[in-house]
Amino acid sequence: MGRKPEAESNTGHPTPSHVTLAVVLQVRAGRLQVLLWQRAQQPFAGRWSLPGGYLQPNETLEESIRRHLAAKVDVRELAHLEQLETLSEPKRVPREWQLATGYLGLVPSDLDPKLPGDTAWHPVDRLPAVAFDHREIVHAGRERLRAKLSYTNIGFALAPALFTVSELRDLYTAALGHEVSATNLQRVLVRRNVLHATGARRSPGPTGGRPGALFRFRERRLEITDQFAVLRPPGPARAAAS
Amino acid sequence: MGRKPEAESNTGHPTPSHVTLAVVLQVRAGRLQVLLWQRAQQPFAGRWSLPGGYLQPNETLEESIRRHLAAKVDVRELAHLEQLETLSEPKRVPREWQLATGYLGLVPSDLDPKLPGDTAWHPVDRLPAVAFDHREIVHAGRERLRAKLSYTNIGFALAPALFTVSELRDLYTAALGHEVSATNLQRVLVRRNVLHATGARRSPGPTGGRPGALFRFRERRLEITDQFAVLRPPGPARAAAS
DNA sequence: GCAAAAGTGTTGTGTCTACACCCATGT
DNA sequence: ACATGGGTGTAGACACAACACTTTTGC
Repeated sequence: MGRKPEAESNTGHPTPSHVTLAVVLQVRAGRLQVLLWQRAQQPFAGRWSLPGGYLQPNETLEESIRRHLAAKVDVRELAHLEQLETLSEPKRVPREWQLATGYLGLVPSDLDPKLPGDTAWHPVDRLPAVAFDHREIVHAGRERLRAKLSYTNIGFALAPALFTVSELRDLYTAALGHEVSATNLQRVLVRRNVLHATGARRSPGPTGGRPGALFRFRERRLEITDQFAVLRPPGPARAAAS
Repeated sequence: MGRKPEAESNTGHPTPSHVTLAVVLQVRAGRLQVLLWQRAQQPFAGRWSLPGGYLQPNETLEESIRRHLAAKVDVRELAHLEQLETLSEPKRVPREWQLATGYLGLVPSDLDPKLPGDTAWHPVDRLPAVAFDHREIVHAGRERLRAKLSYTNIGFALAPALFTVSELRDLYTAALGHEVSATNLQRVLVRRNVLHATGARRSPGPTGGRPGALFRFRERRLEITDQFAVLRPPGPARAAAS
């Protein structure tokens, strides 16, 4: 046992190493899946872990996780990236004082990034044996996504540019983990001016059926669409919208 | 110019120093105020900054901020503490590679912690000249509080153990920055089973008026009280509550 | 009685769920 | 024609805001 002494910064304080880790989520085959990387080395050799790595000088945490992810997934395929919690339990990694900042990344369902041989997608509700505290980070990422599906337009990051309402419904169903009504999903998102009909239609499958209207997200950056559920500011002062 | 070389951890990676900073908020004199500390030394000598300091080996980030705060405010006076974002802009601090993890701390309005001479409360909407990127951290803390007032019981951390509805209304008004109706605040919080009437009453002031009923928060730990505003699970499956 | 503060009753509005019904396409 | 999936109409439940009105106190 006995850890080596920690490093000291130029201020004279011992400093932890710092890694960034990404919970990259995508709906594939109707299930919400996370990108995992199989460790070759000790500790936890053979276990699956989140992609990421050490922070370098002169980069931000977000630049760091984008750099590390570029080795696994083309960064341009990430439609959204946001910070989760920073974990600091001193014993979270054996033999090293290491902090980890989690990120949530989302990949639209129409992309299929080429992956290195040691990485693979796994359903978030059927995780394999996972290294360190990565299970809890995955859980935090999924909960963040679920919450934001309710009050933001974050669905844009799970969906292709163009989609029918029932395709979108399937994405929401997979991410939320419960049935979603296409009827009501459409009405909620159109009322909030999140979805926009393009006029185009998708031709039906070989089994027939009415062709679905193709929608797109009005904005493909995160917006809060349901700011104050309650305790909102009084009066007709609210008229200031557009 | 020319920074000294960064420290190296036992893994061979250069490592940043890491500080924790707290946005400690309390409603005082009807305004939401934040605890700030006046810097004696360069850089930013004379400017106000958030309390906090370096992370030490063998402590978590939360333990670290509690330790640093104990020098300013008795830690037992903090009714709630939660993590905000971790900032990593390489130039956020001159001459040092330093990450900072923000925390939001809340102090009930009936406490008046003794403060050292170099710290003072300042209204969050009238901040003095502030050091580093601390203004944005204060802003993030206030926004977190505002949002959680709408869908959690976080008001418990701003309020005394016992209070009347109009006292609570004043706290919400100060924190949200807009008028709040006591009538509707009571109904919302009672409907959600957040508030509980104790039966006791507060005697009126010298100017008369009907004595107000004393309430308490049913739970003094954070609870989400309005989980899914929309897109909630279907059907009478929702009956599972208590 | 009167002012002041607390509390209740009630109405209207907007948002959401659920479900019945209608529409457009392929075979 | 009929099966298949998409889309609309509508009714009911609920939560909330607004405001009038009543209750309880001090003076």
